[in-house]
Amino acid sequence: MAAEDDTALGDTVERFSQARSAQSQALLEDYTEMIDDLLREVGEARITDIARHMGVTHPTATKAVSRLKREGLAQSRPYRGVFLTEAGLAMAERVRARHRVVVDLLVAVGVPAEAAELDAEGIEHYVSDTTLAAFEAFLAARR
Amino acid sequence: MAAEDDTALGDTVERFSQARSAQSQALLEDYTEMIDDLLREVGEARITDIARHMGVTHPTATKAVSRLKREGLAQSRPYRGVFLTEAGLAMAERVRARHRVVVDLLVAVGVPAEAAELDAEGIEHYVSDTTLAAFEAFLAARR
DNA sequence: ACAAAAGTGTAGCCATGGCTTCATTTTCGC
DNA sequence: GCGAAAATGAAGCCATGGCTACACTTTTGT
Ligand SMILES: [Mn+2]
Ligand SMILES: [Mn+2]
Ligand SMILES: [Mn+2]
Ligand SMILES: [Mn+2]
Repeated sequence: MAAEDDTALGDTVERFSQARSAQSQALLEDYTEMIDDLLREVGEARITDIARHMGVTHPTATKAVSRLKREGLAQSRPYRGVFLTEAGLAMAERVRARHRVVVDLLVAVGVPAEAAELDAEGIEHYVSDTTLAAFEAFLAARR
Repeated sequence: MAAEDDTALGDTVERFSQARSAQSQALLEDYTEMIDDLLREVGEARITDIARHMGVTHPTATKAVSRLKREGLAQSRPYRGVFLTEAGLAMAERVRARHRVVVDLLVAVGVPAEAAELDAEGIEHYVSDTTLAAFEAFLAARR
C-alpha cells in the first residue's frame, strides 16, 4: 500500500486549500469593514478616503469596490459615495466583532497592545468560527 | 487642524501595509517548509510531490520554485529534485518552529486540535517576532 | 530492450491587486 | 459665478498565483 505519512506530511492539502480560500476573502473583509467604519464615523465613504485609509491609490480602491459590488456587498453611484448592502453590513458587523475578539485574545495571552493591533489585521482572516468560539470562551473564563 | 481619528480609524495604513507585506511572504514560507519536510522525510523534493502536498498542479509548483530560486532560497537542476540553500534552510527552520508555537498556543487557549491545525496554516504568517515571543512566554508559564 | 507510465518543462490563458497617466467631473474659495 | 483644486473614472501596465494543454525526458515493468 502507498506509504502514508508519519509526521509533518499529514493531510497538507486541506490545510493549504483552506488557507488559500481564506486569503481570497481577506481583502473583501477589510474593505467592507473600512467602508462601514467610514460610514459610521464620517457619514460617508468616498473612494479617496477609502484609498487613503487602506494605504493604496484611488484606482486600486475603485477596483476593490467594483469587486465588492460584483459580490453584492456594496453599491455606489458615480461621484456619490459607496454604501453597503444588507449582506455588506452583515459582513462588516461579523468582521468587526471577530477583529475585536482577536485583538483581545492576543492581549490576554500577553502580546503588547501595539503588536496585537498590527498582527490582528492579518490573523483575523484565518480565524474559523470554531477558533473564534474558543477565543470567546477563553476570554469569558478569564474575565 | 485636520480632524484626527477618534475611534477605529487610527493608523490604519500601517496596519494594512504590514498585513500586505506579510501576505507576500506567506507562499514562500509554506513552500520552503514543505520542501524541507519532503527532504527530511522522503529524502528528495520532486516537483510532483511538492505540487501534490500543496494541492496545486505541477506547473504552479514549478512557478513557485522559480520564485524561490530567484529569491535565493532554493536550487534545482532539471529532472533532479529541489534543494534549499542556506537561506532556505534557515527560513524552513524558523517557519517550522513558528508554526508549532502557533498550533500549541491555539490548543492552549482551548481551540480543538483539528481547527488549530487548519487555522494555524494561515495565521502563522502574520505572527510577528514580538507576538511569537509572547506566545512562547505564555506557553512556558502554563507548562 | 523497449513500450508504457510517470515526471518535467514550457507556453499561454485568466483573475487579482497593485501601479501610473490622463481625461472628466464635482466641489470649493473667493 | 467662476477658476482652481480635488475627486473620480477609465485605460493600460506589471507581478503573482492559479489553471490547461501539449511536448519532451526519465523511469519502470515486463
Ligand atoms: Mn484584516
Ligand atoms: Mn480588521
Ligand atoms: Mn502557512
Ligand atoms: Mn506552516
